[in-house]
Amino acid sequence: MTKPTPDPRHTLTLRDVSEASGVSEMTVSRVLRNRGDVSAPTREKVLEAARTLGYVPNKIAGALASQRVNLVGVVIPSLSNMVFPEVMTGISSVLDGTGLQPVVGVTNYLPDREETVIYEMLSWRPSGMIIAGLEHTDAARAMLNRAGIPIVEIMDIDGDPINHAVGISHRRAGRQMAEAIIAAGYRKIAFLGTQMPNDHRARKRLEGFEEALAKAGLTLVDREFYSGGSALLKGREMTAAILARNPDVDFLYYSNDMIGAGGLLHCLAEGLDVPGKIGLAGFNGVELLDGLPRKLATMDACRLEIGKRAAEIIAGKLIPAEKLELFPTLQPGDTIRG
Amino acid sequence: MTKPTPDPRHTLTLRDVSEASGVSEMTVSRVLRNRGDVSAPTREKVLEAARTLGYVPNKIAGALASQRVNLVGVVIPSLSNMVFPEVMTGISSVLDGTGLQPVVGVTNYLPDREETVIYEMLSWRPSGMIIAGLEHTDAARAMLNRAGIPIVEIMDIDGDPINHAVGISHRRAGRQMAEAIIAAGYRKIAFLGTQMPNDHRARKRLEGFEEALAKAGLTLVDREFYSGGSALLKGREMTAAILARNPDVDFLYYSNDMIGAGGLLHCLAEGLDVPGKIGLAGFNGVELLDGLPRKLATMDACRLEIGKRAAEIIAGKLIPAEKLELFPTLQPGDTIRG
DNA sequence: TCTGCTAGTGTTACCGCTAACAGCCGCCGG
DNA sequence: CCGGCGGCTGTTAGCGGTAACACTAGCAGA
Repeated sequence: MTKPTPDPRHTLTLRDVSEASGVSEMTVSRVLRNRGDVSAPTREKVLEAARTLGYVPNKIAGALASQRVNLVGVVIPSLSNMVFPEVMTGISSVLDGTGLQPVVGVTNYLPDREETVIYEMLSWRPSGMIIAGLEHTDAARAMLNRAGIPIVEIMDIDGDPINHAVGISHRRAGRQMAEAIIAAGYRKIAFLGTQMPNDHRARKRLEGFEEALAKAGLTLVDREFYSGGSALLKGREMTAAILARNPDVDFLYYSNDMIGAGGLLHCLAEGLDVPGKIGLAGFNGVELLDGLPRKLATMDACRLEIGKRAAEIIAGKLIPAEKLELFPTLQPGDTIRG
Repeated sequence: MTKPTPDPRHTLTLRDVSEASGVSEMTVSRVLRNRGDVSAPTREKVLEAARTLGYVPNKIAGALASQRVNLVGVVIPSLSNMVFPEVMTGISSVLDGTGLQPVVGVTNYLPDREETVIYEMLSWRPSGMIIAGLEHTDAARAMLNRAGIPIVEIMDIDGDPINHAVGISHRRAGRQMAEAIIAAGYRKIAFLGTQMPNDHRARKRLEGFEEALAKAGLTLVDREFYSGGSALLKGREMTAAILARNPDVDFLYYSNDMIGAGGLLHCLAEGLDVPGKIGLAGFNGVELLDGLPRKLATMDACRLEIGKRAAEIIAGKLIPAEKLELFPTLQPGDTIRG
């Protein structure tokens, strides 16, 4: 069967089911939606007819008529990140019981693309939108404002939400990590991260980090950025580069766990004394770390719970506060001396 | 701003733009869709009005009227797999130029859930569907058959497609890997994989693998399965378990790269002679492998190209053959002796 | 001058479904 | 015996757009 179905009949509509079962379209509609009173025998007849015909309702028409759409737009920067899939899991787990369905859009960290994705989604008149981050184009903010649906911005709460925000303070997260590092006695600290001007959360973490360093009279002794390629590999390479330039550096702070893991592998391969002579830390708390020879220090980003809470707000299960702050826990692992 | 927009006006429609710009709704529609002849001044007026009002078209109404929907349903088992995001990248890269938009649905490897997801998607009358795998419930197959749209089943071609299939032969992939392993002189071979009865592709690989072993008069000396948890960690644990049970095993074939990477880390930590005394191989060709201390042997699953070809078929850019087979390349890495 | 054509615009009739309301029937209490 | 009510079903009028066609003016060619 190579052709797109040599279908004899036209596409099925309520009318077809109605004729096949001998009742009005309205009654069929009621049966299929489980709404209103329909007698048991009629219900059976209709379901039988729908089943044998293989009728699939047309939600487009349904949505237009009822002015109700069971879709929730979810706008995220990337899928290859391991962090957003987990947010999605949280969202789905809550939405599953509600009849609402998530629809994902990916922006690749591009503001213009985000604007387009939001526009496209809004044009389907979803019941709500969940969007990563608080930074959007003016046009996007305007559209979201006008949409008249609940908007939940997730992951970050350092800024002004359009509607509601659920997330952690990345600035605070960076600060906390810096404080822990300083408390452990490290002094020559370097930063390794992504070259992404639009990854505002990574940026805010670094800002918070440097802020705390400054308060202790320290500054970063070096920094290194990358973009593209295997994060694990880049982590190794960047670490090698930093260590070559600064043999006396005693701590490496990575903007995410993946490059941190690469760095850790490099240090172990070089036989460096971790965490004695050199400490390392990442960010996110990804599951992958559990499998490494040594546990990288990290900070859990509350991804699952962020997804759940956001979905609960959309589903009306949560009293919506403007900002819902979650608090990540620092996991010292084996790469900060205790 | 905590309330879902205390909007003064009702939701905007074409009529609003039409009144604001002094032309008919039809002309506004033409301008906004860039269809038909509209004079430059009129076009300007309309665009200006739409922009200042902040009008977002209602695709639901548009789709109903035009009987055209620019959506392509993509049904995949999981997002946390690293393999499907790459397929998505391929799909998006092709669809981006066409006005078509992918909508993702996730099944978690559950056939019933897949059926539901397909039903939901079809009820939005998409222009095409891309679905991972060839195994579906009868009801799902029936619905897809009736839908009258192009259906592309991806990843796998060992079976009967509904419409079109784009993918690799996992059975052949398993066979090839076995042949390479045997050719390299390994004889005591064990398998480590996921406990997922519905991961048909992993199953087929194993079948092909054992088939080739049998042809050489060999059988698996041991096997180990897992489910859930950090794949990397599970890989370590399972590898430790197998090696404890069978100290003389000389090759470990993993059903995916992630557990393979865990196994590799374990072997290296134990100081085993890889690939001299023991060889390892995974499957997928994930980017992560580039960052490991040693390169795991693997087989690229052509994910990006599968996504592209599938999207091309949907977009009508590719003459649709029933089966489009792609051929993965074996990447021996450093874990099979050469 | 008239016809024919084209560019630009408006009119009409839906698309497939559902909200809202209008029947109809049988049964109850007064 | 009647009004009223609840259970069930049908009818009507859209939802907000677009296809298809109708119309108008302006201009070229006969």
